[in-house]
Amino acid sequence: MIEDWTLSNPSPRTFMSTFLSEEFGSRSSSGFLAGKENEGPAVETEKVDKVTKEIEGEASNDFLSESNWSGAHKSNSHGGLAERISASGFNVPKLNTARIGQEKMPSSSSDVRSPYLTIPPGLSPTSLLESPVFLSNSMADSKDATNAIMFKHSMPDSFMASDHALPVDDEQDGDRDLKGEPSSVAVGAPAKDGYNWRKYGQKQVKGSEYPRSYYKCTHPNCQVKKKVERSLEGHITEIIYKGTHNHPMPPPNRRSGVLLSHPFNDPEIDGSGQTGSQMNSDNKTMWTTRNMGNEEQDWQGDGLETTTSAHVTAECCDPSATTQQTPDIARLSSDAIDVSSTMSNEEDEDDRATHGSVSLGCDGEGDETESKRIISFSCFCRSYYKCTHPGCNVRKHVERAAHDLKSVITTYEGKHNHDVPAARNSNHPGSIPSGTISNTAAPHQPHGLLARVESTQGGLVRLEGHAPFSTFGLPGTQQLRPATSFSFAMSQPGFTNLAMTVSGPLAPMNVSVLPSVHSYLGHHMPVEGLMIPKGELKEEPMPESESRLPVPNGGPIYHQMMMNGVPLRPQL
DNA sequence: AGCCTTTGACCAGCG
DNA sequence: TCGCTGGTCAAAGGC
Ligand SMILES: [Zn+2]
Repeated sequence: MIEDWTLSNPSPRTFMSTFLSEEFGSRSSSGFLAGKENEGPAVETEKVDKVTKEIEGEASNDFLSESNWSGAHKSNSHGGLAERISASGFNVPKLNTARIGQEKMPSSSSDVRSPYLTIPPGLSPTSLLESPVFLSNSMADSKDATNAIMFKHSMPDSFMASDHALPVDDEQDGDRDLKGEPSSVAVGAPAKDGYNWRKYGQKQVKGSEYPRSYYKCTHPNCQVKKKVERSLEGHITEIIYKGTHNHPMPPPNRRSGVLLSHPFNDPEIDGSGQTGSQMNSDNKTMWTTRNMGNEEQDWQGDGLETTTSAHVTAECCDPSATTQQTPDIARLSSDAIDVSSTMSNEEDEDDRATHGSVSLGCDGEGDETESKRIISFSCFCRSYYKCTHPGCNVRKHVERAAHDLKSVITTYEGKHNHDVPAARNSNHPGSIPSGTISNTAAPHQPHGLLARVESTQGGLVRLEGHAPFSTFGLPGTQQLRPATSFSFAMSQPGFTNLAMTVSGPLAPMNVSVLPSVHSYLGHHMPVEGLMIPKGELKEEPMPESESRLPVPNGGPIYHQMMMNGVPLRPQL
């Protein structure tokens, strides 16, 4: 949907890379959690079977720390995690991610599910494309596991790579990523979350479909551990972090395979880096799951690097409840918290402060039903746009990706009931079919859209009126990037396909998308075959089965992430 | 040589 | 005490 609001200058790279770039590991708190009530569009992901986050011990984690979460309140989600946490005394949060794609979501669930698909700010496109899993709000409520929808895609790293990308860590994953063999990657490869991990054990846990791998941080004197469950396909179904790193994220040295720039690179993003997890002063161990990446694939190409996205859904439970909860329950609980991004340790304080908004779905009561909620995390202001076409109620909002200032997440709500207006920009004459989102580098103006940008934070840009995204460039942001545009198509049930277009020096990519909707509907069939030649936009046919996506509020929502240096800030 | 993964064995907690 | 389960150890092997 180029529609009126085609955005300009989305740099392809940023697009994907940034999305996920804010890793949990290194950066904390950008996570987003979608709550039942989350008004904002919820992102749905597929592929992540489940993610569990357990935090045991004190709540002193950065992850939960005010700085990290503070942003959340302001952001999109109401009843942010922070609030809930504070309210419930979130000392020992336990988060579980719902499984994605394995089970159908109860359509009948009484919970109010957001029809929207939300992409966590912290998530980079990569995650989405690569095999990231998106959790849908809908998921949040269902107790059955598997609320989450997975979004699986495979793309060249370049696709996801970000401009500012730090050294790519391809050492471990990179190679295989380059080769484009996700499956191989998945198995046994520790996720790159910016930290170095050594696998010290693997065991098939009862009640778990997949073997659980045990990792320890290789840093001397660091006791952080994590447990990762991966599907055969290499998708991470569950990640549990224990402890907090007592050291900064290691430099991205190839050997370590750490990718600083993109914590998400690895499916197993370490939350540790995340400000979120911290060592408890009392030495209590704390398990924290930061992100779920689905795919462990890292993509590289053209010197671009991408990482898999990680999507985290967590279930927050009362600390006490947490410990008491049975494993099964934890897993099954569909309410999840999505922690999409975390700031890298290296990040400046500002970022942290601004990022993170987290809403916990759980009330901390320990009650399954109560505790589960998906939280949407949004730390930045949003710009809201409305289609100016008479009678058309389609809206969209754009917000910066928490992990990367350069990245923008655009969410579409509703479907245009009219043809695409003549492109104002000659650059893309009719090149973009309706139903697709174009993020081409060519400067587009949001035709017919009224843009309103507000920032809740000092120093943020506040704008109103028609304005192309390009106008929002942040200082220091790389708006002028290699002319790459990214096109991504996501088919939504009942909606036109969502497409992202990437143009530029990117290699053709094959994207398979499993909208969370699928899982929502009980369809887990991935949509594949999205080949996006460089700069070529394709629209993927929407599976018929998906056409039934319940859209309570009316229109479907398209979520688009763009990596274009838009300095948007979170807005409520 | 160093680091990591694999994998069977061992240990601890719990009912 | 026994059995089950989850977590960890450590030897072996690979890169
Ligand atoms: Zn560590």
